[in-house]
Amino acid sequence: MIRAVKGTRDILPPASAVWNHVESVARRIFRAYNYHEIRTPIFEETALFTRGVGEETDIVSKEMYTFEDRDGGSLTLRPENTAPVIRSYIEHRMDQLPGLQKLYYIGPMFRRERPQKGRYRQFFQIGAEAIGSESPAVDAEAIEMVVEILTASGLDGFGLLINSVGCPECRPVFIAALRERLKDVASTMCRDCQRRVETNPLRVLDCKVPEDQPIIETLPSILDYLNESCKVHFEAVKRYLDERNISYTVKPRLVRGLDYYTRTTFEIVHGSLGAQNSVLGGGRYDGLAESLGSKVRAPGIGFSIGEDRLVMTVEEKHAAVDRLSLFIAPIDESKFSDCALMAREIRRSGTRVELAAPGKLKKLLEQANKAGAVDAMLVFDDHYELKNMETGEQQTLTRQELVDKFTCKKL
RNA sequence: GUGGCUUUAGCUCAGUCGGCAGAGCAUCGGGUUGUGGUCCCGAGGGUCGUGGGUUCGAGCCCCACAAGCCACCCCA
Repeated sequence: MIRAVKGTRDILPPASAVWNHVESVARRIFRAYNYHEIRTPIFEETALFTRGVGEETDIVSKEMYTFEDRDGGSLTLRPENTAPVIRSYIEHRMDQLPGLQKLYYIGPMFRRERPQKGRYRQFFQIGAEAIGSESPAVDAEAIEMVVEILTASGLDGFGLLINSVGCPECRPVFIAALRERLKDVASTMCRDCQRRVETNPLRVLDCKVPEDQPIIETLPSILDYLNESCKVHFEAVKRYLDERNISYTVKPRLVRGLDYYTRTTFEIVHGSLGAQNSVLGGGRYDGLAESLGSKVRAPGIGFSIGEDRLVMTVEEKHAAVDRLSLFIAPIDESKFSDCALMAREIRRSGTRVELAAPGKLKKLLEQANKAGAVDAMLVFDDHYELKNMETGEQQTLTRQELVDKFTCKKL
């Protein structure tokens, strides 16, 4: 038996309807905020990610699906989509287009991690990037938009966390100060933290080991090390959010796993998700284009929603709303072609219709019942009857009456 | 990459002391003329995760592996 490979899964009905719901809500809101869809390839040159996401990150160093192409080149299934979007922006000289480029995408990403709740090797992201401005106003709008998307999808009880991670000018100063301080206390911390001091000192701030928390409290905060322009920028983002009545928590210890982030970073968490409680992550990446070798700057801010996790939390609320409206039951074989014509006419108006093969009345009603039909049209050799499957009520109608009844429904 | 738990019909799960593979639900068929859901009868569906080992005999005991779930790690 061949099965879906580890960490991948089939999305079957009725769950697929929830996915469609979430995606159509997102598209509607993207449109309202004047974002346009971009579709980039599923695989890219490996160098795009090693240079964009960062050689030392977990994603690049141990989670990528990288393979050799037949001509010897190295290709990688995209583990995230910000670097590809920026690649596309540069390649197509979108900096020459007027104004901000506001782009969104929906699609699968690939990371070879050990699967668990809310974590898959092929997972889906709904994301957006606003490229071409450093203005904190763009940050605020992006954050507002994502809150709108999550709320409209049916998510409630989530928390918005924000932070600023500074820029290439002030962050190294902070990291140096952090390292300095950690030299003294690291020996008293957990094994992972001792390792992080070398590999990625910022991650120490994110450690969840209870015994380490008192020490972490005493470590320096990035917010005290922001230079003047980063500080002004962060203050503006917070003020704009306040003015829009968007509540958030400043979490100075919020760090991100991708190297390209600068200044604003944010995350949305939800309690029902288990250990993988983050439903969205995002931030600003003013230097990403240059690190990909671009001569033109492309400062931007973006986010991506973990669609699998979002669907998981809203799944119960959206059960089977789109029922089968009409089940057409040809009881007399000679009326089948007439049934087919009626079915097509009604279907053209957008009504959900099932046309059964000719059969015995009892069998057909059983099928209609199992299909969850609202109404069943019984087609006899000389007349038509419409049966309400809930109440059992039945009335004789003409052909025209039936067609009218079901075609005006969804015009 | 590390750890814990789990794996028997499509689904949920029983299976005693090692002795013929089971139930409920679901599916399909029947209960005679044109009426579904409830009810009654019947049928199909299994390499007991895979591969070894112990034994006269293994779903059950032992070993290895795989997959699933959860947690670490990390992230969305």
